[in-house]
Amino acid sequence: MNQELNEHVAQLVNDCLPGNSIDCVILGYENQQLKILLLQWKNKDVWSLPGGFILKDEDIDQAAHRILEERTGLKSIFLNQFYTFGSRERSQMNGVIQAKRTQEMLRELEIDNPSFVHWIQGRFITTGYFALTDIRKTHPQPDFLSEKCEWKALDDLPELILDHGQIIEKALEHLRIQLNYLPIGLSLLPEKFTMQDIQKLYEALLQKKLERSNFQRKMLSLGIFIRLEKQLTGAANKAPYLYCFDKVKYNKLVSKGIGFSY
Amino acid sequence: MNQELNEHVAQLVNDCLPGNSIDCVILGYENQQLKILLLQWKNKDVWSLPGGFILKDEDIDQAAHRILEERTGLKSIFLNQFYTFGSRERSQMNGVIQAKRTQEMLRELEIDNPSFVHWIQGRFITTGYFALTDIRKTHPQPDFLSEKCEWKALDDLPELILDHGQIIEKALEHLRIQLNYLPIGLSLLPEKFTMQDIQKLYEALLQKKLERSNFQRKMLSLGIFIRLEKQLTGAANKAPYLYCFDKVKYNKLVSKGIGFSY
DNA sequence: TTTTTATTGTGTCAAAATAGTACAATAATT
DNA sequence: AATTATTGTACTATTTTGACACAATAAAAA
Repeated sequence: MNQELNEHVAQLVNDCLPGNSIDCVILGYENQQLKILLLQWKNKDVWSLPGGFILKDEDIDQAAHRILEERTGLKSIFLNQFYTFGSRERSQMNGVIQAKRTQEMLRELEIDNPSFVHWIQGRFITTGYFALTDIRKTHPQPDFLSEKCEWKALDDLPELILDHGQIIEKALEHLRIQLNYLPIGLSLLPEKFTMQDIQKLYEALLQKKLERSNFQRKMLSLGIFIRLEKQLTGAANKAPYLYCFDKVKYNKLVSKGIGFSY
Repeated sequence: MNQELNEHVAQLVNDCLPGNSIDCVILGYENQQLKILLLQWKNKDVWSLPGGFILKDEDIDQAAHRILEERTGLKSIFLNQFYTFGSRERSQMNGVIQAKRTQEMLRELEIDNPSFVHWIQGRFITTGYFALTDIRKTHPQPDFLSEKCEWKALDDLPELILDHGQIIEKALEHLRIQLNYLPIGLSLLPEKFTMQDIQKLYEALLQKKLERSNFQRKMLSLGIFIRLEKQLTGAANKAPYLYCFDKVKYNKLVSKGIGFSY
């Protein structure tokens, strides 16, 4: 019996709201691919979103930040609440299988605190938060419950617990809608980037090709970029300019919104 | 001591999830005004959104529909989840006042079931749903807890409990954003309407004047309307055409979305 | 009957935005 | 010096938008 772990989970039952949880959909962008931050359970080939529980005297927004940091090491991330999942079946997706899997996990982790076992097997309503971040700036660390904490390509996801696949889908849906009235990119791109970089990002998010010269014109016309030096990559072609965001103008634009269509 | 009421609330504690609630923002449109459906507490000049609690084996979406019907008589309404409010202070807005008010209400309603009193005074996380509806088609009925169930003009709201004012604000924010990619109106307008009717609705939602002829051109170009007979109102001016929605084309457009800007 | 009134349907026209294409410039290779 | 791939920008045609004009018209007033 794992003493430390059993004490930890006993505390969860004591300090957290029963029946409510938080799950975070953290998206990043690397090698022209959208990726998502997932945790692998110890000794299991099963993955989940970084999630957790809400302390009894904690705002749910605070809880989301704390949970993300505790489980992945990421902090100071702008999290955006997008939906609350409260279907009766979400805790028992695919019938018995989920309950069985939970029991297996508890056994393997040697958790047998009875009040926790009862608590965790009850119904949970989870609130989803999402964030966009630059993968190169993050150094995800798995927590003590997890084997790994890794970026996984969105188009090649591993097996996920519960309804986490649907939660990811819903987050992406919200993100695509947001693209129409917010210029995103500041949080997903590195400090300096080319217009091709940002175009590839939009293409990945919208899942369609955009016309290069028109995209550039439209982007630059937002007036939120500062042109820097050229990027000499060593390729046999004209070198593109690097840009960075003009954060003052960027924030001004975000606060008033844009009517953008592709 | 009110026996019936005390039995009812005892059942709530027994059958519902602790700490979770639902609140509905039901918007309607009448006399060129946006209105919202509110309940007045018995013997109190205090109003609240129609809200309630989630049964232990009920999806939250189901719960929203059930609660709305139980508290206002409205059914078959398309409800849209928009946000979950989980700040620590929402149950104790303005400090002691809220707790005091709750106690007063319980006393006046002669509710003294101790487990309920404890339950209701705890922290609640509430999920907001909103809907648009045609006021003329509704016949709101107050439930046994309420004195009245009435449509109130949005720009002249009575005093509301808890953070219900903020919940309404957030719902309107979501609605205005939705206007950019969904054609609203099918649910808010009567069967037949003039272009002026729909323009006034948009003006109320967006809180700004729109140019008449350009608005009509843009609306009609969506191709989701069927032109009907003229509306002879008896006014000393040219009679406008009536329109109705072409529901097939309307649904087709909703599912693909529009990039609309005003 | 004629005139007046308010509002509608439609047209115009300039300005702005968009889509599609073209092409010279250019960093590195051959 | 020629070749290659990609960039920055220009050009044009088309569509969309904003602002306004105006005849048509249902009913009231004269």
